[in-house]
Amino acid sequence: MGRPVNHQRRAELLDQAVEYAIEHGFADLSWRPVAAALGVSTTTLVHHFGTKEQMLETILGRLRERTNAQVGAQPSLAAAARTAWVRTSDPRQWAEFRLFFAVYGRALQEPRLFAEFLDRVVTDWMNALVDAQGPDADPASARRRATLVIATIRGLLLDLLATGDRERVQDAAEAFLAALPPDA
Amino acid sequence: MGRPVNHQRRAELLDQAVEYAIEHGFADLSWRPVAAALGVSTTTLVHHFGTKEQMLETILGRLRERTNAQVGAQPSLAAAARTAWVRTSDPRQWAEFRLFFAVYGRALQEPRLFAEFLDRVVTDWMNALVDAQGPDADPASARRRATLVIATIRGLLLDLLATGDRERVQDAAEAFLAALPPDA
DNA sequence: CGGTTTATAGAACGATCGTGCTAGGAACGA
DNA sequence: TCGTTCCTAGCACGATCGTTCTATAAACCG
Repeated sequence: MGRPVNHQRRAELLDQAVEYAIEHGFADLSWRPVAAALGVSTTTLVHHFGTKEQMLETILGRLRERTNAQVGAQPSLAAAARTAWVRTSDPRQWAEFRLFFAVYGRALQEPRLFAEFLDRVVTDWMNALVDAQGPDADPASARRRATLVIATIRGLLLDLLATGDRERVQDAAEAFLAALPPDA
Repeated sequence: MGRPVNHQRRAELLDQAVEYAIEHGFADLSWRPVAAALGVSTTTLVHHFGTKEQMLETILGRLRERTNAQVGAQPSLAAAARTAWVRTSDPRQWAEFRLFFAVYGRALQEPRLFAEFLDRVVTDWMNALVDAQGPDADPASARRRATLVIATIRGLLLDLLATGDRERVQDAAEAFLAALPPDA
């Protein structure tokens, strides 16, 4: 059993596992391929993470930390939207977006793990983006605005990542961003 | 080999397979569970569909027909958006939406089949929704509007289906629909 | 030094996967 | 009636999956 674990070694393996997930997605995230990519045996992974579901949960937690760090640093709702879109101009950063959207696909069939993750992440977004709209904004309408902006950007990004066709969404995305109140 | 097939029998099995996919998603869509649910043997499915990937492709084709029939019947862009949202008030219809969004998740890791499907479906949407905006509209801006409305609705629906929390998106969705030009 | 704890690895078990091989009936034209 | 074509089924193969059992080094502490 994988009871006693050194947390430092575990953190090392976790970082490498997250990188593997970003590159390969959740589809082939089984013990053996991950272990081979990390240069360890499956037993080592089991020892440090326990169950495959626990490893998934741990990876998702790490992913949430990353996302929160990026969203929380945005000074305004419009800035957050622009940042997300601009980041897609570098195809090397697509992998991380891709992994994130893969969670949405999984949440449709494994709610207890992936939908729970989304629940937390979207709540985090909401809080950060409502705060970014300033303390004088009406909370209800601020939430409504944030929800709509998130949904629109998410829809555009999803189309872009799923089809790989940037041309299709570029005009619409720029029109949407240009129409956003710059400081809201 | 599954070469010669009676197309009527094949169509029967296909309809049942599509229903199974709507209920269970693509995750457990392997020969044996489908065959068991349909009351036939795996050999029968192989005989009629050839390869598992070919069965998936056939199911996706059927799904595209369904979607086109619904979108193509919409008189306007705003009506299409409203129809999609209203349909989510009945949780029994969530399964079909769910299956559709599962395609987006799969497209991130299996482009040759699922992304190709999305490419066609979104193009179909675009044509139908640009037509629905009337012949006097500027084609470029009509495309831009359709892309944005599709993206926003898709983002809202995805949030709703992935988290199951209708309350979170309801206000934003209704605000968005109310702000849409009614006849555009 | 000896003993306990931790990290790592190899092997194997049962389950499920896609697929191929073999073969039994049913329908139907010659 | 015989032969061909089509539908259906059972079985087995190799591969991969998550997990468990067993064993070997290394580190740490008395």
